[in-house]
Amino acid sequence: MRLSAYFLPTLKDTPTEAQILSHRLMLRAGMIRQTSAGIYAWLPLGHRVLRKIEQIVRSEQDAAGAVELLMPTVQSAELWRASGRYEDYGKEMLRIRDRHDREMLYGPTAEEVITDIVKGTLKSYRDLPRTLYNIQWKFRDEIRPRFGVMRGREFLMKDAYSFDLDFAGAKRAYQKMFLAYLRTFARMGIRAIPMKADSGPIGGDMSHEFIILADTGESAVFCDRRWVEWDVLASAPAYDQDLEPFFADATGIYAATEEKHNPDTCPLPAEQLVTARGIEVGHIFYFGTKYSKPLGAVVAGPDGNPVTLEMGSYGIGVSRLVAAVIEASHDDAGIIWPESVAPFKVGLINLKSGDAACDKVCADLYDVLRTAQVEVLYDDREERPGVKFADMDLIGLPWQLVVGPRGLKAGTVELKNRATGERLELSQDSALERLTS
RNA sequence: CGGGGGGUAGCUCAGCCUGGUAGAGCAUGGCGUUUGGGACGCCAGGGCCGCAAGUUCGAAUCUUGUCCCCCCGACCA
Repeated sequence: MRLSAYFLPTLKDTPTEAQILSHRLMLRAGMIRQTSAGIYAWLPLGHRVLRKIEQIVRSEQDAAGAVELLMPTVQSAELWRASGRYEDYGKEMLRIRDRHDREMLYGPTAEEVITDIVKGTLKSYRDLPRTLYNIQWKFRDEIRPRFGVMRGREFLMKDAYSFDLDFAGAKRAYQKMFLAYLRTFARMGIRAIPMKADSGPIGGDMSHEFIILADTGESAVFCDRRWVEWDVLASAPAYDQDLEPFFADATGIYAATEEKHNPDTCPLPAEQLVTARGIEVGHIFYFGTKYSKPLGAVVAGPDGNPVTLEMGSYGIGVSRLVAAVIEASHDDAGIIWPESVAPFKVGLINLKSGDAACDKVCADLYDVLRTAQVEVLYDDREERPGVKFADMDLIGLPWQLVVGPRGLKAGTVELKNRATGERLELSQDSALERLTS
């Protein structure tokens, strides 16, 4: 993409409404624009990151055997009356009336809808187990939205729902998602720690929050130092293996949110305890027959008798993750994207647009990179070098390929690693080789 | 929802107390000088001072109402 033809409204000043770092950086990097309190438009750069994160979530859900579908944002109040949550959910639910004065709502979650879909379709124990998921916009009318997309009212969420015949099956489904979550977050370059959690208004009794450590996190968390050092992907089993030992190991390492942590009964010696702040990026629940029972979701069991489905639900805050990754990865100059979620892999900087030699070399590099399927943002604007460097650092692409008259005289281009700051003077070919290998 | 702060140019803000021709910096357009880490000079464009009513000869400024935004608290993927 040529920057001169892109839409990247970066800001030099920090808009006053933004308080936390990720919000400021997202606004300054031209990723989002607020349209109402807690509601945001995703500008091209932010949209690319959102899609990258969504795709990682999707591919790991698929790998774990979950099946994707897409449910509506607007739901009928009728279903929620049946589960008893229409009243329980209170003012956090955005209620709408259609032209016939029917009561509708903008879905804050989808347990009712999915259960209703499934109940006429999963008929026999032979149809189980099943885990279905969708990635869809949700709306919760928070009393006070804040922190940008970290705590918006409208947010993109992956929500999965498991259906099993019995507790043993439900537990296995739960463990699969537990593993899928650890893998998903690790693939985004962040470390999410599963912590025992309250089940909240959604209900249930087996529940973990996945929390990433960041200085600007919303709540205090406490965990065993081992969590910070553990390479999850190295020790993780495959999804079709027995997950019980891994699950037992992982849940055996201490980790607790502020509400669950008691300094007096904490089993860890002080030097082993990490005290930090955390951001919740995922939450998994087992809740048994809470929705299947009132909504009548039953299948025929092996003996022919009806069995009420055992369910769990599993959420990941996709849009929140964009901000969470930034909270976990930035410096004074701006964002530092992990390569897996970066909007582009390479920023190609032409230090002297209009200079024949610079233009030619940049055009060549740009073509080669694109042909090699490397995502590249080419800053071909007629701006001063300082502006280009500052913008590129701000938007945080993992690699900067800098082409200027000084280097070309010596036959080199400069390759800068955004994360480490390391700069290498290389020939065009060896720079390309590093970026395309 | 309780408590606090705020809406003036695209962005950051001054002006309001004490009513009298609407300002600065940055950004934008033009010209010139610059050109490896957010350049400099000159010129130009850009505003229903959130909206409505009131007080007044006269309102960005005072009064009332209303909408919106931000912060603190309870609530949360």
